[in-house]
Amino acid sequence: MTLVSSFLSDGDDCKSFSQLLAGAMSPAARPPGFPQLEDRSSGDGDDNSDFRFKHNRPSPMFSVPSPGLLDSPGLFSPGQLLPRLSAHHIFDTASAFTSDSTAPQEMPSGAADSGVAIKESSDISHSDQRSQPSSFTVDKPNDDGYNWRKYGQKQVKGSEFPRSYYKCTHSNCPVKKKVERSIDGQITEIIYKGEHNHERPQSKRAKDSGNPIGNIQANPDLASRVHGGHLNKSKKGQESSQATHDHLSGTSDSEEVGDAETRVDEKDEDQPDPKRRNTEVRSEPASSHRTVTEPRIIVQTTSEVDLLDDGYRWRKSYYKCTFPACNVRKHVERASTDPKAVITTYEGKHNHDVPASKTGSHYAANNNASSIRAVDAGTEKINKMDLRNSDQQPVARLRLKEEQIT
DNA sequence: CTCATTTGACCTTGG
DNA sequence: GCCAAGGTCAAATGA
Repeated sequence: MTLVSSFLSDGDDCKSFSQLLAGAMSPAARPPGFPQLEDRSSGDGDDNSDFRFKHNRPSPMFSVPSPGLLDSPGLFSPGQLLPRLSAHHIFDTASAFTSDSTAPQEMPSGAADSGVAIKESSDISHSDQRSQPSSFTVDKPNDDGYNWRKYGQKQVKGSEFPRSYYKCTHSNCPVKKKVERSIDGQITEIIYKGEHNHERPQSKRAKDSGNPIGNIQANPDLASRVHGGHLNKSKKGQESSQATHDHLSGTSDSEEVGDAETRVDEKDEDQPDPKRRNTEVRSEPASSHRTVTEPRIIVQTTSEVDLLDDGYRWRKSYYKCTFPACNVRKHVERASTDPKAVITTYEGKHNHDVPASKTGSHYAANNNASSIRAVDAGTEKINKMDLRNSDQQPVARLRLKEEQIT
């Protein structure tokens, strides 16, 4: 919440995505191979401009990491509300790639280490056109710091845009990426796959040392917030877009993100492309229905640790008390600094008794915000409890540490 | 001439 | 095994 508010109140309507990312993702936090955002000036042949978006809105938008990020085995025992993505992780980056015309919207090629895909908002690009001439129509992947060679292009069923295939030109580097562009040249999706077995080309500018993913990850709430509240302006795919937003938006409450994420993923599972290979995960039914206003990052990796170890902490999910009229919510997130650390945040106060069926279980402890206890049951230990109750929004925080992860 | 891109054919994968 | 779709190859093309 604070994070969101800080962003929103920061008046950073002109803050570039790169900047945001840079700020959010420190080199140390970035997993090995995570490329940094760079200034387009040193484009490596990829679409430098494609990611250069500018947003007038004060809200940087990105949407976030799917629950999969935190979905490590045994990590979140409570409920298992989130669909497992196992090796695939989705980062719904909404318009995070929005932001500033001076900064290039760069690919988290770093994510490429494990595979990442990003979808960007065309409307964002449109808004950028004012300050950014049509340079983004170049049919190259965005500049993510690595050098790519295009080896194929194909019209993918279900997508209104052609998909281009690129390989990292570095010798023996197995990394590939797929890029989908709208007819006007705007990237609608980028999927990284594989891990670079080399350093990013030195020639690439290190201007922005941040990583999109890192930034995105660092601001999930913000991302979702914007995503849900301000991105419905694409020219096409409005219907599906709406569908997605219906899930993502809900309220202006940034905390909805967790829920949104979950539902997005569920949606994804509910409406998979029958022909799609299971090597990818998307947050939407089909590209043809998807609105380009929803940039996203799709991570394909064999190691969840890589994603988790990005220096940031991620909220796995958002839970809401199902009792009628009860507004209590809780959020479960994981501290990146310690993969075993889990932070559960309770919000609100139950206006009812513990359901009989739950009495006696660990849920019973959640009778109200002030009696949080063993929420996630299991082996975690309460490390710190910080109860804050204000008139407007009672908040209770419970920090759980040393959760057993197996 | 060199190198990157284009593009149709071929291969792989999964239902 | 067949078919459809995604992915890759490689000759053609262009800068």
